[in-house]
Amino acid sequence: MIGMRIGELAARAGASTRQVRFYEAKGLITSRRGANNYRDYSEATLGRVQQIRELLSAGLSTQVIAAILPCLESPRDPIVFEGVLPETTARLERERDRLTARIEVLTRNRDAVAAYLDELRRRSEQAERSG
Amino acid sequence: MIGMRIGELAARAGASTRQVRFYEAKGLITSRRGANNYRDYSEATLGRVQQIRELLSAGLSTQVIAAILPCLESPRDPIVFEGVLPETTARLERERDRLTARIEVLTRNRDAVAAYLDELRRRSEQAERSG
DNA sequence: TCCGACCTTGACACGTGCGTCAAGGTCAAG
DNA sequence: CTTGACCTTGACGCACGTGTCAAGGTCGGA
Repeated sequence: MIGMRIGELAARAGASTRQVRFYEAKGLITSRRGANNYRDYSEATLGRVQQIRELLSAGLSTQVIAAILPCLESPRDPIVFEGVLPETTARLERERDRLTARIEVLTRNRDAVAAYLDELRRRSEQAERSG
Repeated sequence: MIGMRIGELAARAGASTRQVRFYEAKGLITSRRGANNYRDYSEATLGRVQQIRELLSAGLSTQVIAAILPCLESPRDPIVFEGVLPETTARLERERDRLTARIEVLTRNRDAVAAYLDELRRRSEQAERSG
């Protein structure tokens, strides 16, 4: 029933203990405490930390992550479908739409950068042929 | 030949003058100065500010934006294709790939949120039919 | 001429996602 | 029993993107 301590969790997730404590303080993960007062994390928490780090590096805030984390599969506890409040659903729909808008902006600009690089390559190849 | 001052630029771009000065301090936009020492912005700067704000709200940093901004079309000065340094090209390729990775992460998680919401809706409709 | 609206730079403050160090508790190995 | 590796909380600091306020210069209109 005992899981892992914060050092092992952080190491396996490729994070620092500071980051793990920060995620816990923000309510993104939870821990049990033994008689030690040491934090005890379940195995599923490892996947959550990895997912949190992925989303953070994708530019999302911990608040947004906290909103959407409960409905992301990953290796974790079964997803809850019962007793979901209408406001929770509304919040999720807003976040979904905000994610879609963000994806659209990033895709459009990524494509512009890619097109620029393609044009650069085309010109350098043409210069090589004619020069 | 005179363009607009910072107040007009900010208002038309839906930004604060503080933000505009910050973008200029970061080298994302430039201005000429009159005898006033007042900033004088070209019309094209408006489009750039709008693009900067779009990219910032999509989660990119000003450093990344500074890297990719020169090759985004938008209403602005003609794109430069000549004399591009190899290190600039390499940097752009890295940023393009990082954007692609970010898009992939966001899309995967957006889809998971959408699937969860779809499942919620399916269950509520089923409950309505059977109840 | 004076007021009000605009501009200037500079500085302080905040929230976020951390790094880092301090001061102390726990625990197994020697 | 001591050492050292781990844990605890707390605090200070930093970079970023902004808000906000201060103290002053510039200007056009009453």
